[in-house]
Amino acid sequence: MPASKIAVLDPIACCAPVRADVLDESQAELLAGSFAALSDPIRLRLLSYIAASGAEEVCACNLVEPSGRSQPTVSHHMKILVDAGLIEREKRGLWVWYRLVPSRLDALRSVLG
Amino acid sequence: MPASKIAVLDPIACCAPVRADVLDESQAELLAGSFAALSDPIRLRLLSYIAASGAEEVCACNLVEPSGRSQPTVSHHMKILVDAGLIEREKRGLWVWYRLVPSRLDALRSVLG
DNA sequence: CGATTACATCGACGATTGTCAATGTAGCAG
DNA sequence: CTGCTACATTGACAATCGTCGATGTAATCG
Repeated sequence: MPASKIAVLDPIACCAPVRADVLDESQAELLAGSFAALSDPIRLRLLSYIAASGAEEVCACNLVEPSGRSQPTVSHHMKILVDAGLIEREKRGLWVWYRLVPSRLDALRSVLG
Repeated sequence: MPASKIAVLDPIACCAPVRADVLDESQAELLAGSFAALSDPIRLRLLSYIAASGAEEVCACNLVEPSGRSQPTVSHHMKILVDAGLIEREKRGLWVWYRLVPSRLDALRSVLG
């Protein structure tokens, strides 16, 4: 919108172009990836299940049945959460244990404030 | 995992099934939708642009150029943000103005805590 | 060793997503 | 009315996503 137009169309004027500190592309890409990990209801419920468990660790074998999805599907979703850094994975013996990463969740939360 | 197996495999035991208050499906669906709106870098930058503008409203005409996307694409993304309740839309004359909805952002933030 | 268990990876499928050019629509100017 | 402007909608496309059955892998048991 050219400046001449702004003057003409006042007082319902638009468009003094906004000066701002906007997220740069790489920051936005990173954050969007984190939020994408939270953008599936199954993943939210898996996270919630761990958070609400009271324990600091939850065994993968306890995540399949309440999620109502197949074992490969749950494994897939957990990998997405781990790759996003929201959850840590540790294998002990035959079992795999998952823990929240509170610092990562805090970081996301602070972005929304 | 049957209980008999747990006993056998101790002390690296797994699987006392976790008791928890987990997000129910409809809550998870709703939240996932909100996070999905934040899962695209362009949308994060659009939001950030409004937040960082200093003004409480930003004209749509100021969002196209800095986003580096076409006008229809920006319109599409803004609609997604509005539908998610993160942004409010108001048309005045030829122009459309967007405002953040802080209460909605607060709600999302509180979910991560 | 072979059998079993817990989980990951692969391959395929339909569904959703981001994108833009083309077109539609509503409001303003003359 | 006619033309112009700001934005929305449509239609098409490639790309990504969620899902599951089948299969692979690593660790334990006997």
